[in-house]
Amino acid sequence: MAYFVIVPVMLDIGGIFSFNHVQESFMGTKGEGNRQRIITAADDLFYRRGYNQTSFQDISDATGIPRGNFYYYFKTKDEILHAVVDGRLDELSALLSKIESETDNPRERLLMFSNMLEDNRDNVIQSGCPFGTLSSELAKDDPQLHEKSTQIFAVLRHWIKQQFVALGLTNADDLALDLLARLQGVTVIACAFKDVDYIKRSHQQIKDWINTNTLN
Amino acid sequence: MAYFVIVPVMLDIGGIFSFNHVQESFMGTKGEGNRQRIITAADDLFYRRGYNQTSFQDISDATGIPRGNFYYYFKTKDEILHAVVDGRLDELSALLSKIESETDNPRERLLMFSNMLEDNRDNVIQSGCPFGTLSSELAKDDPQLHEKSTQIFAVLRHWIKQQFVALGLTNADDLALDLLARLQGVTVIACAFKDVDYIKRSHQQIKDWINTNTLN
DNA sequence: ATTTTAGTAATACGACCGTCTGATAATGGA
DNA sequence: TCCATTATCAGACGGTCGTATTACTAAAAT
Repeated sequence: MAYFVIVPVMLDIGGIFSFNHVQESFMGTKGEGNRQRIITAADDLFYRRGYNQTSFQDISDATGIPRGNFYYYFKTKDEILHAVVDGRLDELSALLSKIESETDNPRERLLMFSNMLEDNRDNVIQSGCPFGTLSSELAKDDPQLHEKSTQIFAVLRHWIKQQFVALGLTNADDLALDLLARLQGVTVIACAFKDVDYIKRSHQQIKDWINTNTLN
Repeated sequence: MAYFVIVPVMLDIGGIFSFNHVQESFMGTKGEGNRQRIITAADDLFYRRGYNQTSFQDISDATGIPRGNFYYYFKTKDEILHAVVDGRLDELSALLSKIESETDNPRERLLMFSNMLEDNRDNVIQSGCPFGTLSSELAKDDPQLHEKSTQIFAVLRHWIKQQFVALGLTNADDLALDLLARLQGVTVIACAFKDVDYIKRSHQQIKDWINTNTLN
């Protein structure tokens, strides 16, 4: 029942993933700087206002780059989204690599990962989870865009699963989905009620859940 | 830290809520029929495509009512959203009343309520939760619209809490939020991965959770 | 020195947006 | 019958959308 086909290739050895398929014609050139500025601004706006509610004009205003120039860097708005998602994938990979470098203990890794929730709680209250809200929004748009946004969840799912696998758990994939679902549920409810305290309480519950599922 | 102020008045006695504040000038008239058709079509489109991605033209196409007529029934698009949310609140109240009429046992009530997840699983896979996705979308728009959408969660929260209260649980409100969060988390992940089986599995987990929290 | 390319700036394009208007048709009580 | 109310209709309004094209500058390559 696998719906999406494109799954990012993951190099678990060394924990280094790479999704930043920068067009080589832009490598190291001056234009690459502007391209990156567009991506950075779009990333922020897509998160805070949503993909569909962000116009080229908004990005233009945020960067100072004339709206007409965007076509030079990206043929369509879709392409900007792809670049933004690739950027988020890179950031995520860097974060996961950092976690992996700090401890070999899967339980501690999962706990560190779960801290993402509380570290970003102010943003979560305002705009929800950057991965979850994007996925939910794009589910109602073009299936291709939704598929792209789901790559982020696919990476997280795989990484979390690997931690459970390392602990010898047979239902590692189910547990990975459960952890993701818990995090998503908390963000949706906390954002809906603008309730910071609920994040704190739930984060503790999630840490407890991780501990009970990893201590054997 | 309560952020939103407007809380719907709930008449728990008899389990009958009422949010359908129909403008009396429309009561029983012919125009009320068209008004309702607009709301019904908008409700469906807001769910499947999102609020911002639904245009007056879309609603016009779906109903056959000329776009220009909408101003007669609703001054702004916001008003349509309000009417749609009120409609959903009425439907929800009817559902909860039905559950209340079928059993006095809070545990059974909560279990019946949780069936909503599986009953709508096909829609959930495609478009997510109609309450959750609306809330997440509008969190990035006007705060007033978001507040309106949150009324639905507020009703659910209150009703679920009452079931736990009836069981003598002191942390009833926390449990209510937890149940809502679980449901939301499942829908987000299931929709992201287009995974029907995950809904089935998670629904069973949720029912188990309800049982362990209500059997004393 | 000349040609090619990378990048900038400004703007035109058609389509569509939510909103609003003015005119008309139907309705029903006086 | 008259008239006010209720309802319907087509279309214009200014604005913004994503997209596309043009003309231009500057640097690099030949």
